[in-house]
Amino acid sequence: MMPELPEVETVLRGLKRKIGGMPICQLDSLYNGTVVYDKDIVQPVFPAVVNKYERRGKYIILHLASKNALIIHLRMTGKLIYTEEDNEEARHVRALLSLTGCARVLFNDIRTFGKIIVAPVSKIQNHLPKLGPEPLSEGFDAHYLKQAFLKKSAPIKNVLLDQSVVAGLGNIYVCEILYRAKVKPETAANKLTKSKLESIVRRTKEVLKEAIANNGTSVSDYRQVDDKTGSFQNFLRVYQKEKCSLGHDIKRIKQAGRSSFYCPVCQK
DNA sequence: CAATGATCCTGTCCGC
DNA sequence: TGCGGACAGGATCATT
Repeated sequence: MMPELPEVETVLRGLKRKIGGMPICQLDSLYNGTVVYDKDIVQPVFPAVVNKYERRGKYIILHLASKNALIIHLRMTGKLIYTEEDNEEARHVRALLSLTGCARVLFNDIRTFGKIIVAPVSKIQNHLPKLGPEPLSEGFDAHYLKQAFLKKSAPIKNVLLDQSVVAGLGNIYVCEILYRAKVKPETAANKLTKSKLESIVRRTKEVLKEAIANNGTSVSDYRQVDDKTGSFQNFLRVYQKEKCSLGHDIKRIKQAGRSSFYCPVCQK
């Protein structure tokens, strides 16, 4: 399924390992709209080495030595695949980053929602939406959630998917977090007790760390930079499951247009 | 400001 | 076998 924080983090680490300090020589757009240029880009953009590899929420930000940055969002089906072969499957390649020799990074994206924005480093913020804290940072704690949820009467499931509340969570991990925290996804965010908030914080960090350690979750499209799947799908407890670990039937409901999986017995 | 719904897009799967 | 429709869903924009 779609890349969320652990998948984006895995891709970022893969890019860092494969590209490292190798110059990026060219960026080609093969699909109208995939590559977007800020009007103030610093010329020349390429060739340029990457001098900082950064992730913010689900965004990958490559800071180039040319004082520009590549802001990449994979959305649902985007993949960044490193290759040195000439005959890679090219059907859904929407953009191409050329490195040295035959080395390239293919931006493969079936549903074409992904984007690569080229903008001056000084204007990165103009191209990012309002993003909440990083869930793995110290600032993401029960105290933060308490105040962030004050006026949020929407279901906790929907609120945790809101990137301006916390950056990087998507449908799969929110389902898993709420299951581990034993919180029913329909509960109004501002009705949660302090102890439930603490549990959500602890489980969020736990699930994300485990998923990163397993190179992310490959339910369908997601792949690492070397085109291999992640392995956290083997550890999912409720997402697309029939039974929870205690043998209860998992219930599937629609919230904000997305499927929520939860255990009506374990999650209150 | 909060919340909801439509939109974008294509591959896959299901029912008839 | 084939076709239409539902579904997958992150982020953005419009609407209430």
